[in-house]
Amino acid sequence: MTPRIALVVDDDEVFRQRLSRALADRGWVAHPCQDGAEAMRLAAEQSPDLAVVDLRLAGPMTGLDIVREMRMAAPGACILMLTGYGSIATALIATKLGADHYLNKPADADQVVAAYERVRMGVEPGGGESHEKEVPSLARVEWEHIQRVLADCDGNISQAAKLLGLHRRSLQRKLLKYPPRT
Amino acid sequence: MTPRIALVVDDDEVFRQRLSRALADRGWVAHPCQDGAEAMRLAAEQSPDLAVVDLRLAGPMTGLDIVREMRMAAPGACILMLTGYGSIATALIATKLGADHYLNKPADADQVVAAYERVRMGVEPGGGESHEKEVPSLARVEWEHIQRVLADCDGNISQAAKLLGLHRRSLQRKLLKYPPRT
DNA sequence: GCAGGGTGCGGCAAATTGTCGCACCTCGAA
DNA sequence: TTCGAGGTGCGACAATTTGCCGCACCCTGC
Repeated sequence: MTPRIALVVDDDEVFRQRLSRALADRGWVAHPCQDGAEAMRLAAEQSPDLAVVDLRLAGPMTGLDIVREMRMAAPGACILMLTGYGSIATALIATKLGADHYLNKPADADQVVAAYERVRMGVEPGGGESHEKEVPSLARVEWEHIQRVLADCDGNISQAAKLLGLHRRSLQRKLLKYPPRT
Repeated sequence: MTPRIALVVDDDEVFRQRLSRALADRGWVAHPCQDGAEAMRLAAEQSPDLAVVDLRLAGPMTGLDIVREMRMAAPGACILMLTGYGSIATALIATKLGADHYLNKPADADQVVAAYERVRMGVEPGGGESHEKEVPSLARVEWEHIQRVLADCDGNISQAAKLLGLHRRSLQRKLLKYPPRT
């Protein structure tokens, strides 16, 4: 079959390239896009099957803007929204604007592809998981939040500590301690 | 004006009564419902303006089932989905089935009313506010998670502490300390 | 009446934080 | 090239916060 086409819209150079390459490794034709304009142009040209859009983008268009227009430009595409912090409000808005699904930022290609497959299959993600039995431990929740914020600050520990409301030294120590942990 | 009518669907007796009373205090006519059947019956009879539905319900119908049918039975109602743990996947499914908004379980009447107002005002997709600047502090994330788990354990401190992975005494102390905080 | 669970709380040693300070590094502006 | 403004590790120490008993109740069901 002809390879499927994907658009990766993210202003983070590293992430964009990494995800694009990972998709390529999985047989996709991946087009990295840096901003809204480029994304819309490619969307019109390529008729992609999938579009991965970061919510927070530098430039005139936000991820939500792109989702909205992408829905027009490439009606058949599966649009995946992507951002940090499990912001439910954002996810809701995104889907109302036409995104098919939503992923948290530290998302790898497998998750993206999995989400794509699910959307294509028309499977409501986790339909049966109504019995949420697992309760993440406090430590786990803390760790994940730290990771998100840290990623959001591009690894800037000082800034992250400030945002998290704890001392830089403490953040350093937490980072030294947890990494090996599960 | 005539009071607005609300349906509170939750199998947790305590929560259901509490929220119903709180809504009543705010001038609503609140009907507590224990299960799907009762909810659907009341929905047909009362034409509620608002329905607050817990996702996890005992009985044959899940919250998602109720949302779906409620949308039919009371097309004009504002449907708020409600559950513990900010499960984005669940929230997305709920909105696809017709829920207007989603709230995390330890939700008080003010939040419910606020959500109702917002939905009625059509505040949602209003493009502009892409903000996403706020980063919840570590303490806040911790606190919210504790509240969710605790609610999930029906206030059982010992059990909650075990699930959270910390000592019962520590949980007690945290609870004694934070409450006043916002 | 008693065993089993749960809840407060006192106390203490052990672990974690909050703070300072200091020695680099790196990157723009001067 | 030199400076100065941030950033990053890390050592040291006091201030807090945990982890961990123990004990005194309370309910609840057998």
